[in-house]
Amino acid sequence: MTTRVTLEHVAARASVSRQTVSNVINSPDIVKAATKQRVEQAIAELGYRPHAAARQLVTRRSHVLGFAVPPSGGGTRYPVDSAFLHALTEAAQREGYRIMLFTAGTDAEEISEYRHLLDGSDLDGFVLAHTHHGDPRTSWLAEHGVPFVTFGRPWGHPDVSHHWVDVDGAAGTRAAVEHLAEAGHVRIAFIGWPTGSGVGDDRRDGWARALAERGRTAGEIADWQAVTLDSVEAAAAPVRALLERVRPTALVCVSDSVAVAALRVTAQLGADVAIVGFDDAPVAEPLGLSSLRQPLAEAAARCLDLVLRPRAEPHQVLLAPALIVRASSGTARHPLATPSPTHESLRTP
Amino acid sequence: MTTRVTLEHVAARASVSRQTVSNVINSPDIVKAATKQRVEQAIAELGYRPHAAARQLVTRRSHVLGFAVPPSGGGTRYPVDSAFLHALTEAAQREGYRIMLFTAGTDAEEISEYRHLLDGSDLDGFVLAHTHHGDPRTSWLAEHGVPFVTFGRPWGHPDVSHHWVDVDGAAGTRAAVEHLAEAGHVRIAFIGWPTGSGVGDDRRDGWARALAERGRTAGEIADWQAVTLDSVEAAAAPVRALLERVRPTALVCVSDSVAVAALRVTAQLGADVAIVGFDDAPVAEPLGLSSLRQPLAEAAARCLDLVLRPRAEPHQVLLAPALIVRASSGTARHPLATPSPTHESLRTP
DNA sequence: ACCCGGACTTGGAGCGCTCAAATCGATGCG
DNA sequence: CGCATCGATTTGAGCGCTCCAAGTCCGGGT
Repeated sequence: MTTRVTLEHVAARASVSRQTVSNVINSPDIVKAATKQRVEQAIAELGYRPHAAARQLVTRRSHVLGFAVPPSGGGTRYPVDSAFLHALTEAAQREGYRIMLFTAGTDAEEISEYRHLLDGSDLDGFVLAHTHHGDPRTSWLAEHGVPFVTFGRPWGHPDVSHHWVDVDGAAGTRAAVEHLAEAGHVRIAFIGWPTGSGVGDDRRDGWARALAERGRTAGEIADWQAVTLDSVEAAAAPVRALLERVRPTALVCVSDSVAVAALRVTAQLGADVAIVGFDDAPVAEPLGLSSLRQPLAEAAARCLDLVLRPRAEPHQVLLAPALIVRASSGTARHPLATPSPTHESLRTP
Repeated sequence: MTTRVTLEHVAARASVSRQTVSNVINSPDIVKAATKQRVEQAIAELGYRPHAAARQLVTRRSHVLGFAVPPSGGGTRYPVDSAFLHALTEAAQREGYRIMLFTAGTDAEEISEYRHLLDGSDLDGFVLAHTHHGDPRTSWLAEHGVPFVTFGRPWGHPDVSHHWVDVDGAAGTRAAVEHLAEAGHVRIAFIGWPTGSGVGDDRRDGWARALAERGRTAGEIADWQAVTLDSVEAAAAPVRALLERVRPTALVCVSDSVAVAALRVTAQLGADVAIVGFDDAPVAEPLGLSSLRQPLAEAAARCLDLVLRPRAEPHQVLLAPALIVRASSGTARHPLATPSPTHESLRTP
């Protein structure tokens, strides 16, 4: 076990004091250029690397951010989360930060973990992924002056003000409608989730407003939609009913699960209906399903920026998803009966 | 900003010395019961929590394990990885450890990150997820005496000996064959990846041996298979060719991507072929695809055990996947044309 | 020649904890 | 009764770093 290289060693080698070496690392601009270079050379020669714990002990900052992952039981939203987490890790690393993972079954447990992580490990902040109605976590963090940002809006609490980053669902469905309208579609229906979920309502609104702008009456808009739970099985019947009742030529779906159901039903009926899903789940590509892809890398970078750079005022960032056009809304319909194209085209609304 | 509660505060409150409090926490059995209780009460009253960095500074252990996530570009294996990571986080937390994430584009970069994390943050060990031929990471870690375990065998290096945990692909495909044979199938074909990938070869072997045990000749076994790259598009043609050449009544697929292609092709041809995939990707459930599910929670727990509890000899753990039977290999065939059943049956080989 | 101020550098103190060694009683035994 | 023994607890030192207050150096104004 070779002994650790410390500041002192570097200082001796460069014939300067401990503190000067520290300055070269932490505030390079206050050190004279010649000295700085000598120190840097010594650092390189000795392979010196500062010891995070020692620094943390005095500065109380760890350069680590916490991210809670849901317990392994749940979650159809895995794919989105995991891509976000990857992007977040990359963005953090680029800025000299790390992501530390933890889990909690309930909000209360999660808050208790915050305590531990804050007191025991001096975490510099948190990124929260699943905000929900009446979320006690954000208020706890705010009260305790802990920097944090949520990926997801504080639905139902427009007055709550903290940093958040989210993807603009309405802009996404609106882009879907525009894309379909360009292709000549008029009867563009929507399959959504039951009213009350922020994400679902937002996505519906985008579709509805886009239709209104195109001259559809309120009656038509109210008529051309249906709701379903978010699973392929549950969605089949509502989709079928909507198709028969409204006879749309195109369908915007609140999620890829619903879109997969729609794909299946239209294939069964032999109906020629264009379909667009949402989230660009891994299913979408192999099935040739057009879908709206969330810009997760950018979302992660913005989250990081908001949590690291303190701001007086709460900031909100809304990002537009990108429409990925595939066979399900292109010229070759019946995606289940034909191989999907090997290339995809990408549009940003 | 309220001042931090330290050992000293607790010590004063319990009228003992600093060190005694430390002993209560780290080696409770050497402290007299009465004293211990007094100290524990003081800890509770003050809400004391030890400061990890201070401890780390002297012990050189952080109670943190590193896990590398691939850069966000890649990865069809996301779903598996992410579920594993969740399970790993949970298992670690149960034992008082945390998982710290980092990324690296290349093996060399990853090794350089090991250096940083080891020198700067005293990580206690690493869990590696994507082992591959000639992997320089494992030898680097071994040479430097760093505890680690891989989730995945050191394919092609049977002599390499380190801790690893893996899922038994051969046992999985064998179980698939047994399941299909029970249902009366005899002509059970296999679609695999090109020879040379450890995982793919392993899965093929299980199928081949199970067929041999059932009296199939070497010639038949050689004949009843095809290879393809791992994507739904690429697999369509080979699947179709195999179906026409061999006319199997059942198909074991090396992955769910390939199985999805098979599902699509058989639906097009109207062929009645039972299909089993591998990995139980999110696609499988909505499509009613039977598949082999990896026991990721157990894999994570075993990885943790191996990396935390030092052992003289390298240990290897091989876990059997569970066969999830759905419509694609059940009585109701044509899964793309019918809703999948709402329940699934589970078998462990 | 002198002093002054800004740029740069230095040493001491201490973050909260654990390790090693020392201390303190209480006990056992010749 | 004295001394070694042992368990329980305390004390001193120091982990590697940054903060802070106190230097040192140098050039320019008078």
